[in-house]
Amino acid sequence: MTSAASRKGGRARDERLERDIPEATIARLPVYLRALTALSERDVVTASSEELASAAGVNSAKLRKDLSYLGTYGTRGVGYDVNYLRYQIAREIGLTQDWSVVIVGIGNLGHALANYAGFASRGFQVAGLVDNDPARVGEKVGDLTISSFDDIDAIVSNAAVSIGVIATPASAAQDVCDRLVAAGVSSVLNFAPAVLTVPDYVDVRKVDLSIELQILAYHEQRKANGAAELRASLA
Amino acid sequence: MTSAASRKGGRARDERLERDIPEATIARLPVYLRALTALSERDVVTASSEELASAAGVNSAKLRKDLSYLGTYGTRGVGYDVNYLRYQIAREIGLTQDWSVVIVGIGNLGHALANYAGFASRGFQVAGLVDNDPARVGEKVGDLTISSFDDIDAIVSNAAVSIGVIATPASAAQDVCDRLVAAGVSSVLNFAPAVLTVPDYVDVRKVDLSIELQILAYHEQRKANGAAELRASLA
DNA sequence: AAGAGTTTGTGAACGGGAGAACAAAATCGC
DNA sequence: GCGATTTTGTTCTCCCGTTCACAAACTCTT
Ligand SMILES: NC(=O)c1ccc[n+]([C@@H]2O[C@H](COP(=O)([O-])OP(=O)(O)OC[C@H]3O[C@@H](n4cnc5c(N)ncnc54)[C@H](O)[C@@H]3O)[C@@H](O)[C@H]2O)c1
Ligand SMILES: NC(=O)c1ccc[n+]([C@@H]2O[C@H](COP(=O)([O-])OP(=O)(O)OC[C@H]3O[C@@H](n4cnc5c(N)ncnc54)[C@H](O)[C@@H]3O)[C@@H](O)[C@H]2O)c1
Repeated sequence: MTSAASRKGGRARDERLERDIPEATIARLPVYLRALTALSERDVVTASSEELASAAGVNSAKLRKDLSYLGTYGTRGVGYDVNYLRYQIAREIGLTQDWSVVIVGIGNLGHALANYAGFASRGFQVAGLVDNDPARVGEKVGDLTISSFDDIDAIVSNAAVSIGVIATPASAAQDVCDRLVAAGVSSVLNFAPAVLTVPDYVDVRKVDLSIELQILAYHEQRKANGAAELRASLA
Repeated sequence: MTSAASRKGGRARDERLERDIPEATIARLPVYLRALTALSERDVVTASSEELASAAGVNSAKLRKDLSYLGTYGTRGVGYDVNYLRYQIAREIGLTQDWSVVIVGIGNLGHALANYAGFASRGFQVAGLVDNDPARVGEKVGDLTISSFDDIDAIVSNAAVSIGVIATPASAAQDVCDRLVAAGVSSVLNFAPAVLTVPDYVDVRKVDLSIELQILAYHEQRKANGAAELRASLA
């Protein structure tokens, strides 16, 4: 009873759709993609798992195992064809199509995000900027104009937005999230320091500067304590 | 042979310094801290692991196990004293002292970070803003003035900066990182989409918007495929 | 054509973290 | 004072992810 044999439906499908790619692997694929793009720009044609792994900052065994979930795209004794692998990873992640995003909360951070060129270059189109401050509505940011929060349903359905970015204060985050979900968004990237509750089918990822700093602080403290202990033991 | 008995040195130390707190736990402590602060502001005196866990968005068993690494700060049948636990977590993370940070690269993102109030409120002091663009040096951002990149050594040593934030383009990130480390920084928070190489004693954490979006895109694609398959099987 | 040299793909061992479950410890009611 | 109730702290089991190690598969040289 292999997983291929027990596939539901019985519809013939020899494509590699028997996917159960581990979440940890998914999170690394974009890193590999970036490394491949850099190699491609330097006109490198093939790369070994060792070279790729070093460019991506991971162990080569891990990289090979990660890639093996996608298929057997390498050639033993040779390595991986840079452009071919790049295309396969992009396709797997879903970057062969464009994705529309809407940014909610155009304050300090929202402005930076709206001006960020790295969005479009990776296939993410900013389809709308939304803020509930009447003083902000109408303001131009780059090519876009800030819309009222009430326009969110129209923006989401017109542009087929599936990803919402929340850059409002934490106190507004859950409300904004609910409205986004009601409008049809099914993925949320949250910059506000708040825990969001969403229906099962909605994915949420958070970016939390404050948590990152606190983790660094913890390790700094440990290093400092270790150094202090060392000094004490030498005294 | 308990871990307490085998502690190195033999120096009596009944404080709970037998720490080997799992990294996954460390990453959640700031979330608990935030939940506790919110409860404290609502004058809640005690909270059960169930209540805390729900506020933090985790499983209560996981929360209890996490807290047990710090010590036995709860009371069976009652719960946790909010303020007491808050202090203990803050102490464990190292937030009872202030930390100085320097931000390098004051462009779109750097400006947002420099203006961010959430820094100081959690005990992180921005000790300096640095940019290598001569046109930017001297510009005021909030209370601070942008310094030249050459001043970095002075800033780091004068303010005892241990944490550096990199918000430059990816192409400059490794150079900037090297300079930060040379100046004495031992923790780095990197916003640039680049893999950084550092000595062992330096901690690096990265915040990568593009990766987060790509992970969301992958799941969006899967959801879309699943829906398509469902429609096909019904047809 | 065959042997030497490379490098992939994967089986297997290992380690760490998640969650269920429960005994221990505290409070409360009477 | 004691049983009922609540809730913690911890043990145990399971699962996921990492890493090692090596056979299989490919190229290159002679
Ligand atoms: N600025 C940073 O560098 C930074 C860093 C990390 C995290 N954050 C977090 O990102 C979020 C935004 O930070 P910021 O500095 O840009 O804050 P900000 O106050 O500058 O901007 C918030 C914006 O959200 C808008 N807003 C408020 N409620 C809204 C609602 N219900 N609907 C739509 N828009 C609404 C406000 O009008 C404002 O324009 C905060 O949660 C903050 O904690 C910011
Ligand atoms: N803007 C965003 O919302 C956003 C989001 C995610 C990631 N990022 C990443 O953050 C980084 C900064 O983005 P940005 O939009 O602020 O870019 P930016 O071009 O607006 O700012 C970069 C700044 O870094 C300075 N700089 C360049 N080289 C330097 C050096 N060697 N030393 C010191 N300063 C130097 C430049 O003078 C400029 O002021 C980029 O790597 C970008 O990919 C930005």
